[in-house]
Amino acid sequence: MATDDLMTRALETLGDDGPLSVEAIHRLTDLADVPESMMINEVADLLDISPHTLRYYERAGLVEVARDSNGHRVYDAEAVRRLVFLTRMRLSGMPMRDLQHYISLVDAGEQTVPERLDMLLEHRDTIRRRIRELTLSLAATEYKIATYGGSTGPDVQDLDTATDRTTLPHEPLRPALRTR
Amino acid sequence: MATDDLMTRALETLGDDGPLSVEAIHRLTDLADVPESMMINEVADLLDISPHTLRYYERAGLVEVARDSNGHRVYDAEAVRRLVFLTRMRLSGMPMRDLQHYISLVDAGEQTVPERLDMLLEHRDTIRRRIRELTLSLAATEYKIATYGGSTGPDVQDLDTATDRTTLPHEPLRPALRTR
DNA sequence: GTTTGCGTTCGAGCGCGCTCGAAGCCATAG
DNA sequence: CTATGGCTTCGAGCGCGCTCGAACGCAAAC
Repeated sequence: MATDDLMTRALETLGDDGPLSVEAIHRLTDLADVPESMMINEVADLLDISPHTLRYYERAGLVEVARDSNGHRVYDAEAVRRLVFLTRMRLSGMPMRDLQHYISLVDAGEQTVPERLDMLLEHRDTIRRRIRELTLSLAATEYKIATYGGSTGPDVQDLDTATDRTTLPHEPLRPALRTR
Repeated sequence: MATDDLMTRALETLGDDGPLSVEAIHRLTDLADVPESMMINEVADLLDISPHTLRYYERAGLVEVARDSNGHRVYDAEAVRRLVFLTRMRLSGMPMRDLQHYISLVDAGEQTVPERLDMLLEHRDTIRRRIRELTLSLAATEYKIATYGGSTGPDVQDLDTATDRTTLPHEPLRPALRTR
């Protein structure tokens, strides 16, 4: 099953840290057990977004949702799968307008696949760029934590302002652990 | 020199890809050559933000900037270093209000160091979480690109909507290269 | 039959982080 | 002596992505 491969890769990539990855992998992999149809609150719980946002996405033209006899929304499996995709793209920073364009391509048929692929490739590069930025910021932040936590010197100002050059000379060397 | 260590770590972490990391490392390491004083456009160029934004940060209380005889802003080395820090924190997603709080702590003196440290630790965790999210989204996007680009099957719907289940059965297997 | 509760539509409002425009000052260039 | 250009202050506006409130409908519980 393909999702197994993906989950494996994701787990390898991420390590075993934290509840968020578990939750996210859940969302990545649990597409198999999407029910026939769901009501708005179930979908909201599944995707961890508000019913308001789901209605907003529908208004924005990202997904069509049927109604039951009471006028209540009934999300079929296709709609849910699309929303999983949309939610993931939103989470990774793709703007609403791009999503709208992408969906319009999807609805336009197979001949738009090349353009969709282009969008995905571009988005992939955007994510990579963002990860690199964040990795850099993480390194800088960890460095600053390390200097704050223990052996500091004149180098501290390299990563901070001058007035922030706190040396804490009498505190014991406190390495940067404390995962919160 | 401590920045050398940092640069080394950053380079190791990131690999050699792309102009952005070079540019960013430049900003990480080039704190040594900060001039005595700079005018607003020089600082804006250095940090790759607009003069508007620099004035905005000053209005927000994040940094104090002196004026010359013409009333023009003169950024001393300390202000520039602080702005480097602030810009990096903004880039990694720290909200303005947190930055304002952090700066108020800095200005309050050394006894606020523990709280500053707490903020940094929390921010570090936020960055890590975000990186994990993005890594997951990246894997999903790459998987989708792979299925779009070549051998597809019923599994495609695992990562997409049902109407988007484009199989392209007659196209040659086109692996996901094209780095754009 | 009324109340409770959860859904509906629609448009307005909000929080964030800029971004811009107007009006004015000053200095150097032509 | 103008004119040009770049800075200043101030407040207003904007783009994004929600988020909310008002007014209403239906249905099961009491």
